[in-house]
Amino acid sequence: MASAESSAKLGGASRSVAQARTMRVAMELFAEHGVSATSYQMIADALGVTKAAVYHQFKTKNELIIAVTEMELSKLVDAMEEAESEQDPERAREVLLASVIDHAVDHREAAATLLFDPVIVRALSEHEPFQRFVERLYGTLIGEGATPKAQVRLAMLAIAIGGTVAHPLVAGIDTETLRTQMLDTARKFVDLPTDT
Amino acid sequence: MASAESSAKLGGASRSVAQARTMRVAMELFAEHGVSATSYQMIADALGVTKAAVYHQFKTKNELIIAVTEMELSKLVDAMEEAESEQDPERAREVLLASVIDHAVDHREAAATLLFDPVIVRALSEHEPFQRFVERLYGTLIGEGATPKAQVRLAMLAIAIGGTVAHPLVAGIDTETLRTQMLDTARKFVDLPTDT
DNA sequence: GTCTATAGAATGATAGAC
DNA sequence: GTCTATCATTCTATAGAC
Repeated sequence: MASAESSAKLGGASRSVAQARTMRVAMELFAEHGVSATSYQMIADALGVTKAAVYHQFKTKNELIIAVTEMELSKLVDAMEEAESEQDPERAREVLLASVIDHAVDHREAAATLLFDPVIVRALSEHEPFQRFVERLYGTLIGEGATPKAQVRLAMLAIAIGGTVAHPLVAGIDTETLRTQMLDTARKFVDLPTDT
Repeated sequence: MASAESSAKLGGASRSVAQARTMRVAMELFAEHGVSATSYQMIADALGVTKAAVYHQFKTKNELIIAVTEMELSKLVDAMEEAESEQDPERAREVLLASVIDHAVDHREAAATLLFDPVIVRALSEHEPFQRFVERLYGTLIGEGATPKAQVRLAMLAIAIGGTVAHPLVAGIDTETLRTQMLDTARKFVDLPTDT
């Protein structure tokens, strides 16, 4: 299975059904309240079990946070590898950009949490497999010239994709319109031709 | 004083010196750890006083959060009014955009917290004066045509400005370069001429 | 894998002295 | 404006039974 392989590459262990369900519910609560405002009790309540049952699946909160982050990042692993196999760097950027936007739009709630929650941001910068993955991702999107100008553009792009999908202004906009408009606007950032 | 007037327009009360110091310290901790991960104890420790002293200044945590948010938003009030007094809407967008980016770059830590922290986001959407202000701000930036396309663009712009300044990728980039590059890239969003 | 029960620390918040 | 002291509640985490 692709996602199992992907997980392995981020250092993730294989998960039981109960664990997977816990991770999904935890991610929803993280997105709504923020990571540190989400307690084991809240997760247990949402699952309909007791705190102790959740602790049986993830021994510490940090372990749970790593698992959830890894689950979300692994959704991009396949897209990354597909892009990296392209010969033309510009084509690689194009493929990856479209995938990243697809994922962001399809998981509107999760995207902003992954990018902005202080706890997740810390985990991302301290957990080595995550660091390497994010570097690969940015490397493909930014291409060769890592000038300050390109870096600022990439930062704006990453943030704009992840944050926009959760923004109140677009809450009423349907998925397809959002996807199309974001892709078009985002292409400007990476110097790809646009429709406008 | 301009900032006192501005505060008043957002519904803010006048603050004592001790209160102002508490708000500044609180904002720093909010930015580092997130709002809900920041306790009165942490704020008291950073100030070198006891919890009770902080409670004397702000009776509840919610009151403190509102005060801090109001303090940050009020920094944009003058810029908003200056922009609104412009005859030409395009010129108004131009002036406001430059001010917003200036403020974001000058308060790198605060910007992302204001836009993304779940607790602040909730406060922003539930506290009426904040709602009205944000609507005015977006209204000036978006101009007349509030089409889905324009809305997506505006959301991406708002997010990109607020989030970029705090992004790890630009941590090593000096303020002036960041300001210049962001402004240039951001102008594309609002259909203003760019240098590129 | 789930439960009850509990330990120990930290939380938001208050009362009253100085 | 700051302090000590305290309250009820919640938190992360563990032990042991089913």
